[in-house]
Amino acid sequence: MSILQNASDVLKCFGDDCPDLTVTEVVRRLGMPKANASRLLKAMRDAGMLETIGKTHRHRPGSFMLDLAAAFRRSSGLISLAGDAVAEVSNTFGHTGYVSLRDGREVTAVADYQGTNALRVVSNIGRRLPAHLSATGRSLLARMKDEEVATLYAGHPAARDLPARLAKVRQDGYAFSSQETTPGVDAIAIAVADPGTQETVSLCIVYPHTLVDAKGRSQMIAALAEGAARIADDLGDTAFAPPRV
Amino acid sequence: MSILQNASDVLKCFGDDCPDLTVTEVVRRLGMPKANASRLLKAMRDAGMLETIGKTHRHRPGSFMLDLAAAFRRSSGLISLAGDAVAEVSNTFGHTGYVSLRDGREVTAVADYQGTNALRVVSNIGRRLPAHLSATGRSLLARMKDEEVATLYAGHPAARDLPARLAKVRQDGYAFSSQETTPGVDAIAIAVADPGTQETVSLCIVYPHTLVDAKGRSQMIAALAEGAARIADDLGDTAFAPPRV
DNA sequence: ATCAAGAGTTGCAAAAAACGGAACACTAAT
DNA sequence: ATTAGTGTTCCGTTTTTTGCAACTCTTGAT
Repeated sequence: MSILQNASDVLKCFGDDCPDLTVTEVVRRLGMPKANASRLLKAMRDAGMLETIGKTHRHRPGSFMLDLAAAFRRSSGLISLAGDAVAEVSNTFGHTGYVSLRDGREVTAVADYQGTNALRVVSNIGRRLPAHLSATGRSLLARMKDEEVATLYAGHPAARDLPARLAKVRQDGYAFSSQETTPGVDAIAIAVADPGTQETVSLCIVYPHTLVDAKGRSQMIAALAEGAARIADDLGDTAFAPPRV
Repeated sequence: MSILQNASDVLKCFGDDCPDLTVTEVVRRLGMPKANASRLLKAMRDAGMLETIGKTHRHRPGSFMLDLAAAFRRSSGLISLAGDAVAEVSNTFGHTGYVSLRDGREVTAVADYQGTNALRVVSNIGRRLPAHLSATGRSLLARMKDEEVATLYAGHPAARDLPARLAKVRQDGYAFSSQETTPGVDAIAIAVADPGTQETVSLCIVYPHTLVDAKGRSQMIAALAEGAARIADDLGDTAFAPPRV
């Protein structure tokens, strides 16, 4: 087992709600010998991948890791385009918007745009959500073939309902969730792909359920769809299907 | 030389305006044998630290690296508080705001808040700036002892002017720059520290030069100072000195 | 003051890597 | 067909990494 894999595993610990790590925490989470964990963290510190918080034994990602997220966004033209489109919709309607991508059965936000309304959904970037339980996730799953989804969710309790839900997303041209992940919060999501790089991202708007009626929702779907359609057109995403009006 | 150090060096390449890397680019930048670079990138791919873009040979940071930036922010109470304060000022005045920290002679933004004005400075998160050439950087340097600054800038051309400039920042209680890094853009920055963790961050507002007169500037300084003072008070940052009114 | 428990660090020999060099594919352009 | 540019694979050698156990340091209870 390469030390890179171990270092990677340590970094991944930060992914799930874990703001900092100690030697023993690493031992518990990854089940490696204590001596090993100690030396691993030291090596990662020396390399700048980790830094200690103050003078304690708690570790967090090194500060240069901050730049990586930015580099990731820059590396993908699709993400930039999607970000611009979402920002526009977010500013028009005052609600918070996201750009997300799927990683296995989870989705992560790669960019967020805070709404301007007094009552708005506070963005929670970096939080991973189950793909099948969010509008964003379903919009992305709906872009996969049914067989691929079946393989991905083999043995998963959600495997039964999923095909029908995704079929609806494909038919509507957008994914919708009402108070599903968070009480009082609705979400609209539309996915676009870049045939050149095989990437797929989801454009998503989240808003307080009580603040938007059916008409407002249609307007936002239309605005989001327009942005997505422009991107699909630019990149040649022929599989993109705009919502029916 | 540990492979972690090499991996770290590869990741750091993404820091400076480099959105993706190939084997030969790594060879050129880090001067390592080609065979080595090839195996290093492969190992990093296997560990998930890198991923290829589409089916090309270009590499970018692995998608889970996105979570690290979020974890970093979560790990620091100071950054969260500073973010809230900057967001408030940003929303009030409509100008873009940042929270930044210093790393050697450079500063990086860890969080950004897009302004809402039609004419606003577009945030450029992840871009590293020379500390001595930005308001943000000088606000942070001003919190260091003069000897520390002298050590940090030993042999640097800026070492001569810096003490005087920092003295002014300390006296004013805020740092200011007018069209320094970017033509047409002014910036106001105030630094706060957490005595518990020894961290120091800078709260910064950037705005189009032509849009704000002396009065508006005073208002923003006051608003930023109020947010900073609240944080300093909460955390017991006794060295914090609010601007004179 | 003493002891015990928990956390973190350090020798040691065995095992598993990473290393540099050179040869080998593959592609694109001349 | 040739050349230049890129990326991968195969050697033996050198260097890390690993797991174990012993060791330090702090904390808190007796």
